[in-house]
This record gives sequence, C-alpha cells and structure tokens, in this order.
Amino acid sequence: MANQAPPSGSAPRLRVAALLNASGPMENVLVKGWVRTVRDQKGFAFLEINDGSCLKNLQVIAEGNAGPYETAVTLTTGCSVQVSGRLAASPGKGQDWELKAEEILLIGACPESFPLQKKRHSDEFLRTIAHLRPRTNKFGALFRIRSSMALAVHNFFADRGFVYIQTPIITGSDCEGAGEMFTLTTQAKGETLAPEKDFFGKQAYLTVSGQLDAEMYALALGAVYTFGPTFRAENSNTSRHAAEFWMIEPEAAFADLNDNMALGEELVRHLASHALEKCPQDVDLFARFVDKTLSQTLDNIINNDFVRMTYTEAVEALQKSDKKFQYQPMWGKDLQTEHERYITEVYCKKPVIVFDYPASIKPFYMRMNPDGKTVAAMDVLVPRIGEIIGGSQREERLDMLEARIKEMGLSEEEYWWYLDSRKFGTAPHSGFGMGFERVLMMVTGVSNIRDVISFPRTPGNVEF
RNA sequence: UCCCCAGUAGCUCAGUUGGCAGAGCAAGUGGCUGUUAACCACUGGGUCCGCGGUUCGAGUCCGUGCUGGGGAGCCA
Repeated sequence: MANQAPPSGSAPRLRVAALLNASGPMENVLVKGWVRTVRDQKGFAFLEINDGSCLKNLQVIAEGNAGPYETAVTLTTGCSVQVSGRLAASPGKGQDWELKAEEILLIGACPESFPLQKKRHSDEFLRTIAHLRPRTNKFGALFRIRSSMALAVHNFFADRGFVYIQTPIITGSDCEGAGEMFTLTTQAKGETLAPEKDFFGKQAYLTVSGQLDAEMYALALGAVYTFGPTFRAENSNTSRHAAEFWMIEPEAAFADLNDNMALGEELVRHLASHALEKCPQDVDLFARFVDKTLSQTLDNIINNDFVRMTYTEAVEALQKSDKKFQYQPMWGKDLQTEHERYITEVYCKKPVIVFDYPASIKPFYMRMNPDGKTVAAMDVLVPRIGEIIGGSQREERLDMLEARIKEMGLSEEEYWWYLDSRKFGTAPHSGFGMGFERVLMMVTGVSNIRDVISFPRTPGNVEF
C-alpha cells in the first residue's frame, strides 16, 4: 500500500500542521478534521478545523451563496468534515494562511448534546468525559507532548547503549516489596479456586516493577531499560498516584550509586529540555494557562546541577530549620511529604538527590554501605512533584543479600533465580524507577496525575 | 484508609435571616460582507446529588449515603 497514488482527480490529504507552515499558496488542498467553531457571517462563514496534528486550527473560509457556504452554515462544533480548496494568504490577523473552500463535505455530524463547548471546562468535568477530552486544546497538547517524551526516553537510552527490554506484566512473585498487588485469576465469579488449580498453578499478580527481571538482563547485556505499565493496588487517593501507570526502569552493570545518580539527573534534564525544544507550542499552552511558573521551573531544572545530599544531611537540615513540621524529622524515619517539599522548595530551591538512606526503611535488594546502617539508595526530588525517581545500587554480594532476605522474613526459595545472578559472575550494578506520568506533570505543570494519562485507573474508577 | 471542602440549567457559578429558582457562557431562532472562544437581539432550558428528619414552609437547618476535589499516609 505504501506510496500508492491517490485516486485520480482527488488530492492527497494534508495535515493542518503542514499547511500552517506552508511556504506559499497551494492549489488542490484536501484537509480532514473536526470543526472547532463556525462563525457565520452574511453570505460567508469561517470554520476552524483541527485534525490533531498541532495545537492551532486551520481557518477555512466558505464564500458565495451556494456550495461551500450552504454546507458550512449547517455544520456544528464537533462534527468531522473534509474540505478541499486552495491555500491562500490570510488577510485577517491570527494566521498566515487560510483555506478557501471549494468543496465541504460533512463526514460525521455532531448533535447539540456534544458536551464540549467553545469555552474552558474544568479538569474535573473533563475527567467524566475522558473519551472526548482529547478533542480539547489542552489534552491534545498533553498527549502530543506525552508521545514526544516517550520517544525522547528511547532516544536517550539508545544514545547511551542501553538495550530496551520488555519484562513480564504477569508475575508470580508475591513479595516484590513495592506495595499492594492486583491478583490475577481465571476463576469464574463466585468460584473459589485454590491457587494451585488456577491458570498458572500458583498465585499470579500484575507486576509492581520490572526491576528484578531487568537486573538479570543488565547482568548480561550490560545496560538495559524497561518502559511499560506498572500496577499498584494501594488504596491511594492523591493527585500523584494511579493504580496503573508507566515506569521507566534503567539498570546498568558495573555502575555504582554515583553513576546511577548521574544517569538519573541527566535523564530528567534531557526530558525537560526535550519538551521545550520539540513541543514549544504545546508547552506554551501549559505555561500560559496551567502553570505560570512553568518556564521558570523548567529553566531551573535544565540550567542547574541537582543538589546532592545524604539522608543524614537532609535530616540535620530539617532539624535545624525554623519551620514547624507536623512530623518531627528524625534519623531512621522516612522523609514525609512536608520534609521533601521543604528540602526542594525552600532549602535548596531546585531538584535534590537524597542518598544513603537507613537500611531499615528500604527494601532487601539495596546495597549495604560500609557503615552497616545505611544502604546505597537515592531519590530524585523535584519541587512541587516530589519523588520522581527512586533507585539504588543493588546488593551484589550473595552472603549479604541472603542475610537481608532472611532478616526481612522473605522466602529464599522464591528468589532462587534472583540469587543465582549473585552466585554466577556477580557484578556491581544499579538502577532506578522513574514515573513517566510524574515527568509529564513536571514538564506541563499539570497538578493531577489523572490528567496526564489517557484513561486513568484509580480506586473506584475503571470507566472507559 | 483518615482529615477538610463541595454537589443548584449542557458548562462555570450566585442564591442574604428558612419565605415565588437566578446570572454569564453554551444551545435554538433572527440579524450582520473578514471573523478570531466573532458580535447584536429574542427564545427555550431545573429530580437544587439520593434517602430520611425538623418546620406552616427547606436549595438553605439536622442525620445518612453516594460522587467529586484538596490534604495526609503509601509510593513512581
């Protein structure tokens, strides 16, 4: 089918983005898209057509009492149309080019019950019509940025020799240690089946992380990353949590915690500048209407080194501050949201990497430091969003790892394959998880995670 | 899961001390020869979230449930 010539007499379809960037007038132009507004004058009418290729609409002018004009005045906001005509310089303000319609055909009508109007809607309302919200300027822009950012992630790792791997979504390991898991079963409603009689012969779950699998591939291919969906059944009702989200998890052999922190910082900075460079119009919409401090925030991320401080230093800084915290900062306790916000927004005023956390508050696979109290963990915290990356150098010493598994009451048999990687040619390695939606919140200023995912899954919500 | 706030026209909201249900936008109709969320005029539009209670009378007060939002915990 590639390069097949269009049927004789009809022009190939062009996208609005290309037409708005035209270098000169064009004859025989064909556009297909959705009508955003119809402005009917006496004897002529303006249409604004959007086809998703860019934020801006193409202005179509339908003149004359017959043909295009007759059709134009019957069109309503939301309908789909095809328009053919010629692209000409626009005498009006606001656009360089406009399409003088020679023929307008209605493809799909849109009755007045169409819920989207030519005005701003609240995010809450748009969430109730998540199937239609991509037709708004804001969500169109968001999902063009999301697509571009995904590509930027792949390019970033490809440029650095990381191999893209896909780890299973279905897992049998019930103690990955990152929160509640969704159980998976083929049993019928109301039926109670023992796990050993179920599809996999044991209890199965949706993955909460591809990390343990990714480690196996890092210890073979040198450096790998995953980029896929992740599931958490935590009954978590906040603007920063979803039950299904996308996570990027790089894992590199022969890399220590410093390499890990450098990679994370470089990635966050790369993504921030990518958004500004590759999606300027779409990002500008967010800078103007969603978060007025967005440009400043992104500049801050791009142009400054991230502050690095140990967990111990962070706790000391919190204890020395005049600010009254609801939770007293104390060595050995996890940093609370209010603590993270103080560190990034007040104390450092820029992204911060906190590392070397107490072993007691971190999972078994993190590498024990020589002090015997802390592990080589690191979190990248950004102002307003909080934790965007969480990672560590992994415990590569078999005896230490076995001891930690035992200490935390986990089953060594369950992890036989994981332990094998330390038995056979073990090597220092490290990696992290980065929440893709949180990155999108960072580059757009959108404050609710439900508005950077196509169809968000949260407790009590699986509509669409 | 806990704390706080909200739910009134298609949307965004106002509604005074408990006393006839309101505005803007949208929609419909008409007008307008270059508009830019066009503009101007007119018209239609209500389960005041559900249930129960107090009262002569409840959008308004009380109880309860549901839904949504903000914050917390947990985390990416």
